[in-house]
Amino acid sequence: MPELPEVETIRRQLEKEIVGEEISDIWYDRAKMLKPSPEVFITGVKGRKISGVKRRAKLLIFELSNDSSHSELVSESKKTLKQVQGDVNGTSGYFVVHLRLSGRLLVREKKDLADDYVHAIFKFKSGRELRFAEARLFGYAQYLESKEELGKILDKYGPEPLDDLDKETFSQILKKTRRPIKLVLLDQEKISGIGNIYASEALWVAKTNPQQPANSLTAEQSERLLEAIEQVLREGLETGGASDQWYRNAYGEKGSYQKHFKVYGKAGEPCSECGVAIKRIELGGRGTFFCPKCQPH
DNA sequence: ACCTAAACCTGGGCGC
DNA sequence: TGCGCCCAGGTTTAGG
Repeated sequence: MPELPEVETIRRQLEKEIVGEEISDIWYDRAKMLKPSPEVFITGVKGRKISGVKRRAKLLIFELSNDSSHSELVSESKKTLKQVQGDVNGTSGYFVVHLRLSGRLLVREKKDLADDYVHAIFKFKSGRELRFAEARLFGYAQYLESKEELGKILDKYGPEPLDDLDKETFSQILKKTRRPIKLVLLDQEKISGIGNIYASEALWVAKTNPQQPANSLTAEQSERLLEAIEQVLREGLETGGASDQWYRNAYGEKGSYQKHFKVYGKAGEPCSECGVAIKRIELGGRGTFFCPKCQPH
């Protein structure tokens, strides 16, 4: 489900709602969802405050800080160690969350009704909680004790299409491979944050065939495609993301970008531009939708 | 470097 | 109702 616009929508809401909250307890019933292990995760996170919520690619990054009640719980030697490892701004540890295909992060009050598919709950001292729901159990939360450990994970990702990616960089990336353009858009090491929906939609806007070898795009095509990517991601953000099936924001609400789909999931339906039936093919094992007339090979 | 298939899992939709 | 099948927003790994 969640690609850049969906993850960023959740990030903005979490930043507003839970920065400053202190994690007093963690409940879970799926050990695999807390990495490297529930024990390490809980030891690292419990008693700390959330000092920031960031995003890189489709990953949410929760920054943790120590506070007095946590310090009382640990030994003097351990406290000193933590202080040495902490950043200048007091950050000491992180956890990242990947929602994969069906993950949800929901901000709730303890007394609120139960949500479906919840497998972990971060309980805050204030009485509020962050519920991690996952229908397919692919998503995870991972504790990272230092900036270096976090860096090892983040360094693998390619540039952010709405921040880091200028047309020269983009065209250089495309020139390096003759793989189908859609697979390059999906490759997180090349460009981060684009998934199956926005790749299909951007290619339709740019009138480019998903199978075209990346290194065969003209300068004009490459420029048009980057603009299309920025356009569909911004539109996704403005409409609160795409709730094709599982996606909900941090308040449990659907987004509405699915109402703007031009090709995704529309096999057999007429293209809004030319009326020709949208086609579905497989590329890299993923469903791929395009208009054979507007996006000729 | 590239490709494919399978794996990780559950659940919704559809045809019969 | 129920069963079998296909499909699903992501990523990793094994094997060719």
